[in-house]
Amino acid sequence: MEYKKTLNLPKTDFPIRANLKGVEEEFLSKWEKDDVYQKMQDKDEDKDKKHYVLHDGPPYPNGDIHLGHALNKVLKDIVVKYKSMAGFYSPFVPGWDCHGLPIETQLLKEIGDKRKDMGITEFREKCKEYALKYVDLQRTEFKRLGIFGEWDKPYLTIDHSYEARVIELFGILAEKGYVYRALKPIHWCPHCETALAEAELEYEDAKSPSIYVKFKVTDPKSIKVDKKSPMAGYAGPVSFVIWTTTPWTLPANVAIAAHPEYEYVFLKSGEEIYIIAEGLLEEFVKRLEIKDYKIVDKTKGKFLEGIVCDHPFVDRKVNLVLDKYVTLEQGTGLVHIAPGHGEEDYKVGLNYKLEIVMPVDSKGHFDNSVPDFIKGVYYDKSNKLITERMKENGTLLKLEFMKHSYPHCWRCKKPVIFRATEQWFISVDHNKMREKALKAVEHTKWFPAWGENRIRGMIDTRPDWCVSRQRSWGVPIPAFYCKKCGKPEMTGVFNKAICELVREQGTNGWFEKEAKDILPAGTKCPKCGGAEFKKETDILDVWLESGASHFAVLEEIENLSWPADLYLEGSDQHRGWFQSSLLTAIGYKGRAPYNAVLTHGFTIDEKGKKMSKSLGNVISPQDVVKEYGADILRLWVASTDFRNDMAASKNILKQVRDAYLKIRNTCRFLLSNLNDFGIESLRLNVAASNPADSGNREVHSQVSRVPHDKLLEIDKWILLRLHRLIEKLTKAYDEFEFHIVYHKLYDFCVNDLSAYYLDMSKDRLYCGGGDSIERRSAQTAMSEILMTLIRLMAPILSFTAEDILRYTMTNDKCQMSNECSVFLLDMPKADKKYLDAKLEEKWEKILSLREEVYKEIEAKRANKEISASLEALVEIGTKGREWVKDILDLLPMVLIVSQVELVDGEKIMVKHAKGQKCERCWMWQESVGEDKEHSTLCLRCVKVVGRI
RNA sequence: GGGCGAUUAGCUCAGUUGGUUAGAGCGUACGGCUGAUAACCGUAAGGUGAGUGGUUCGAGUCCACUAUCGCCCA
Repeated sequence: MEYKKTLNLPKTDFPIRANLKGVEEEFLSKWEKDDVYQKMQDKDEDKDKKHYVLHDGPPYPNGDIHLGHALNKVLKDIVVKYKSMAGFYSPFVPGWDCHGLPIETQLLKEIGDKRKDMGITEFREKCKEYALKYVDLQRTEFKRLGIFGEWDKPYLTIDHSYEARVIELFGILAEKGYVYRALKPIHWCPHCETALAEAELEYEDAKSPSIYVKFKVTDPKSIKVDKKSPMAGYAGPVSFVIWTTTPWTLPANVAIAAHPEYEYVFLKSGEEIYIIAEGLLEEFVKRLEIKDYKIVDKTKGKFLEGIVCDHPFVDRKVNLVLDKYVTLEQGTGLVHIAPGHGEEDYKVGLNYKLEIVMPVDSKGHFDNSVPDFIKGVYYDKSNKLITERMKENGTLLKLEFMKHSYPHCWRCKKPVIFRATEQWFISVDHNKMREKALKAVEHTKWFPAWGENRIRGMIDTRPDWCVSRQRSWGVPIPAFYCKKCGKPEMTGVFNKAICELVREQGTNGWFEKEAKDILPAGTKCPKCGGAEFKKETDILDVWLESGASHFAVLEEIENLSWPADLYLEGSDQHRGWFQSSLLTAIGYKGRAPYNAVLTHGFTIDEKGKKMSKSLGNVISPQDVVKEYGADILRLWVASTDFRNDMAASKNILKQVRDAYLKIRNTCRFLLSNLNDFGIESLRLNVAASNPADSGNREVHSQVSRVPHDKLLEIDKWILLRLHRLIEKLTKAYDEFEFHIVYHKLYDFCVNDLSAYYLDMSKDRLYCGGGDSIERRSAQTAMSEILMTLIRLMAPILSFTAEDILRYTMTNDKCQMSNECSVFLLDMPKADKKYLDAKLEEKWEKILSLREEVYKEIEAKRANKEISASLEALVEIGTKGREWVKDILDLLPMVLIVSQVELVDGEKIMVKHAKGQKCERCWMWQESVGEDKEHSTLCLRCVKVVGRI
């Protein structure tokens, strides 16, 4: 019992169980108080640091952050911290996308009917309040995760300066000719006379007429058929038959669409021939009660293209077009196309450059462009008139009524219509924007690589960008209409006037002021000289706003730069922000606003299902922080390969927590064995890897550190492993493979350290004597390992790394030194002189020998011949492994056994060790008892004790 | 329905340009230690590589199709 006091057992105050919640809160306020983020940025300022700008994609401030937000910002934080510690100037300015429908609809949910009594300015003020409230909340939540950034001066898309830049950019794009106006169908409530967003529609059952209508082929001979076909040369009446539930859209019909791959039949009934899809033949004859018919021929849809028909009641020729979106769900497989009244119709119209006929006014009444019998009639009333007219002229084949789901206005609850209105567009083909964008995509580095393919495909086929919205909460489309000639003006003096106004008063100024109060006195229309103007009332698509962030933020904020080095968002942003940013930047400067783009997957549960409230599988970051701490959440982010979707569940988090504890405990063990090693010795490890400021060399002689060439071989070996780790992690960090960082770091702790090195080193650490070379050598290696590990883990396990660093220092030191934060240290660099390949190979053999020996030891344990490995004597047959003769001295330590003997043959045998158990070191030795004074000790321990 | 992507042990991940019996850790089972102790060490079990077909002397790796899941679009 006495002898235990002569040991150097591990000692530390660093708790074995993490109280992460408390520790994290402590460091959050310390980081804030010491402004560690800023110090990290300012570090080594004099040394021409390279910049690395990660530009933050702004989330909507409309609720608590969810796991996806947390994941995204943690990934960014890992990048920023790593780059900073690796010597880059890497500022992070977080942003929020404060305008837009998500804010508006969330707010409308809260205030409900009160909206009706509000003016636009009051409503906009409420939106702003709402957005700012959640900016605050989300900021608090992000900061709680330990994310570094300029939280006091984030960019908000509602900042006056930001809004002004958006307007300026729109002006530039208009100046360059990208902006134009055209008709496009949108959801429209004729009762409220307003446009509606998808989120403002309520789907309810409604009764509609269901009609089959003939479109007579003008010239049946134009139908391409085989010469032998009965249809060849046929001159009788031939008609395409369409089906619709909205007869009132027929006046706007300009085409019929067929699917290029479907089979269409020529159905002869009486003297008439009808063309319909083969797949719907049965349904068709049943509905129309056609008993007697014959299929005279059939053909693929693609051979029907271009056939001209007569409109059933308008004097208009109608073309047959092809469209893959035609289905065989119901109807005839032939779809009547009115580009002014449907999204799909509109797209087909774009392909075939069809005219957008739009005879319905904002109140839902037909204008004068339609046949007399429906002029001025309300659209819903026209259904009857139209069907009656078609019945009269024989084009109506069938009229029924049916119930189906139909969109209704969420405010007045009345049915809505699709109606083409004037919208603003950015042309993606003007000035070769698309081509340039595709080139830019090629010159951008995409992580993962398939991102390039994905976005290219999207840009390749995307239509022009509709940038107008009929909403209130956003940046106005900065255009004035001349009251005389009606032409819109948006460049030059017009744009400048709005920019100045908005920079000063924000976009509210626009909504509050008249055109004449915004424009300089005497402004004239450049086209007709008119002097009176009225303002555009539409606002800009929010994607244009956030897509302008490179222009409004990167170019504007002094410490940032254009283009960004990296954009990092979820893979949904290939269609969203990556693309909107790219297009505005191409229009503005002709190149991408980023050098590289990294995407991550989405959060899913253990079974691979997406997280949703209804499935009950949602993991909230707030709960994870509360239960485990932010570092566990951060470690989860790093542990999962983010190129795929990322699974999170209670079990997975528990596993991450266990891994965390293993890393933590390994560091704790290192700490606890360094309690008498001295701070200076520890600090030298950091200095040593930064030759430029290695500083105070004379400290060397005063401390316990052992020079590298005097280290024990096993210590050289573990440092070799450590530097291999540095090599691997540096590569992994540089390639954004954080899951590799996690696995390798963890692996190093579990295998190299815990299972091998630390276990093997216990004897010399505890029993070897306080100042012995064996012990100091181990401590030298262990101190370098510890100081290296905390720097390697800091970008991920930020709080824990900082906590460990604190335990390596006394309070005095921590207050004095500006190195008291791990984020002010440099990332370790792999030192080639440590990487001795021969040593590496040798120890690989040693460790596999160890494995063989342990199998034998386990066998003896099963037989109850031995219990602790120190009770073992290992006989190693040298046949086939002559090399062990050279390392006999090392083997007891490596195997953690008391005795090793080399024998002939190839077998490994384990026997009970000879002699007696030393009371001090617990090894079995024949020398125990030889010393009279210390009769229960082995001679090694006698020597050590004698020195004390 | 279309585009892009994913699928290796219960879980998180490795597997070089196709080349022996597919690796690691966790978890599990069993055992050891009690001087890292709400810790530490060891041994073991566990995989028809999502499925089917093809190319090849040889496929987890290349190709096609199918299934499931995710993102985007309709």
